[in-house]
Amino acid sequence: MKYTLRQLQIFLAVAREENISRAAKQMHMSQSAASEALLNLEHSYEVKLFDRINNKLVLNAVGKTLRKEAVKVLTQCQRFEDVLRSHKDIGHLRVGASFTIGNHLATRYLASYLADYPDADVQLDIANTPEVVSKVLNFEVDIGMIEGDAQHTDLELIPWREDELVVFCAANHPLAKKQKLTTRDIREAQWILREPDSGARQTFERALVGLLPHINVHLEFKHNEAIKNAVETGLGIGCLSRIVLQRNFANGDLVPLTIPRRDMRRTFYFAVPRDHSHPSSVEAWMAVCRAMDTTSS
Amino acid sequence: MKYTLRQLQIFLAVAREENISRAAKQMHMSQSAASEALLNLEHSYEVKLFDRINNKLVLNAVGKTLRKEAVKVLTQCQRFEDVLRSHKDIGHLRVGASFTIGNHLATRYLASYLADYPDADVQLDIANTPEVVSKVLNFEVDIGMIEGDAQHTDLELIPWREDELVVFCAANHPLAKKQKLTTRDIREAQWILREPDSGARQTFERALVGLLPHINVHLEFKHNEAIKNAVETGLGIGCLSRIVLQRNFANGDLVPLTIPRRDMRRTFYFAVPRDHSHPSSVEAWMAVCRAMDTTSS
DNA sequence: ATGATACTATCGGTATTTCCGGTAATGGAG
DNA sequence: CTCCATTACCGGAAATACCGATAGTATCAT
Repeated sequence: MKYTLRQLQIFLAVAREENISRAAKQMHMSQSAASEALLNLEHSYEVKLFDRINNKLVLNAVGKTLRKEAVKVLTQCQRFEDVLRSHKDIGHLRVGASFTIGNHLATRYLASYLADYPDADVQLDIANTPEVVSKVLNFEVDIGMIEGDAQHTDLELIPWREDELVVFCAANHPLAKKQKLTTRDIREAQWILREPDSGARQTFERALVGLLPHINVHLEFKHNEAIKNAVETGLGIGCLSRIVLQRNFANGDLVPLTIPRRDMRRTFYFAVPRDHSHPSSVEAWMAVCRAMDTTSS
Repeated sequence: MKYTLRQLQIFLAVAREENISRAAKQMHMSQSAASEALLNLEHSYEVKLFDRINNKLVLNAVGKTLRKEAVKVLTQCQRFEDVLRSHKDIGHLRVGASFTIGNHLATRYLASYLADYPDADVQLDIANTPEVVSKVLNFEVDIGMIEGDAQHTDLELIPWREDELVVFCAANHPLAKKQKLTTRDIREAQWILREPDSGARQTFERALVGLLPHINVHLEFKHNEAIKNAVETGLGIGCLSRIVLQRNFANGDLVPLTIPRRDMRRTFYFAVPRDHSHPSSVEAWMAVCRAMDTTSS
């Protein structure tokens, strides 16, 4: 046994990204360390796993078969750790969630889950969607909760509930009185949106396909709260998930706007590593989420 | 992933031996290092794997379930390494063999195997039976070839060929003229035997059960050649496998003696880790061994 | 062409981990 | 009680992982 679990993790990350630098970032280490680890693995068995072609690392035949085995190894290792952990802190769980879901939904699920497992040690890790995805793939969290499609070979997406984006403006905004927005309104508006990596932004762009080149993106923020505040002060109009805006619509400080014939619906997903039998705490978490969504609707 | 493959190996070794010092020897490390590694594993998950009772470490409930998972992990790791290695040196194989088998049989198998795989890198590791067993269990060799029964939970024994011990003396020894040895002969003889750990010695003792307390063990050696030389110079009579003595009987410098109603037969076994799919080279090796034994008989 | 950028591999130095020898504490066995 | 075997602990040494800087190279836009 001439290799390390960490080497395997690095190998898989590099295989996924086809890029050592990105893989190193995911693994929270320097590029040089990742490079050395990978080269050590290759050298100690005197075998090449990647074809280095044009500054890109693409798995060769050996690497492809090795990748499958490595996934099996790490999956088994994860099981081992689950068993180990399950004997100490029952209900232990690390949840990764996107900003929207994490701040507005996950907190409620968390309360319900903790009611079932009072001694559980649950960590809620809120980041943007790509970060959550990479944390799931690197076994840094047990389950991710994301919107939008994050297609990845090693990722299994489990649909979980529907959501809808809403375009909105401040109560005293000129558009607030209109029932429906026209194409012209959309083009002339000053848009305040989430950053391009976010799920909300991607859904928005999908819904407004065709109009995109004419959209005037006035401001971009990473956090929903910043967008709401900017819109509220009249800097422009925004587009966010309804669950973020519900309270503001009730208060009347923000006003929903409708856009005809544009589908703003999207699906929330659980994200778990593929071919990986989830620890029981993950199953319990998903059950709690589904239970709350059905009872509250 | 807060643990190391090495920690798992150490954990399994300790679980097998119920003794850190012996486990440490098997792993070729100091007792203190093994102790620390085990404690690290326990502390980092805040869980006890063993009940320390009377200087003995016996697996507790948690440890027992963990042990199964750890075996699965290391088995999978072994598969990974097999795949890795199989792409470099085809036919690569590490064979562990007891002294008798290694020196007199394995060399011939080796020649035949190398004829099939000219580029193969085969390592033949000759040691006494317990050492071979521990090397198999610690994945230091891919397959062991041993005589006698080495019962071990994690060891799978595959019967492979029959053998027979023969009592013998020098051509000019007083007993050389007798057809059969009487009980009295056996008691009065000066025996020159292998060390108690050896398979030959254990078969000998099993065959002579009842007479054992009266056996006069004059000399003990670790190697068959030393015994043959000692017997040849008239120091006493010996008992070794027929395969070791064939040439000497043909030359006439040593003479076989028969003991009525004592069963000196035994079985040779392949020894591999249980629940472990063997690499193809192991299958090939066993096939070669069986082929030679059937054609030569 | 020519920089500018992005990427990998390598090197020297540092930090961390692993391991070892020595040793104290403990519990039989004689 | 003394001897022996065993585990756990400690300080230092050896090995290893990691980092920052940098050289070398390909890509891309100008």
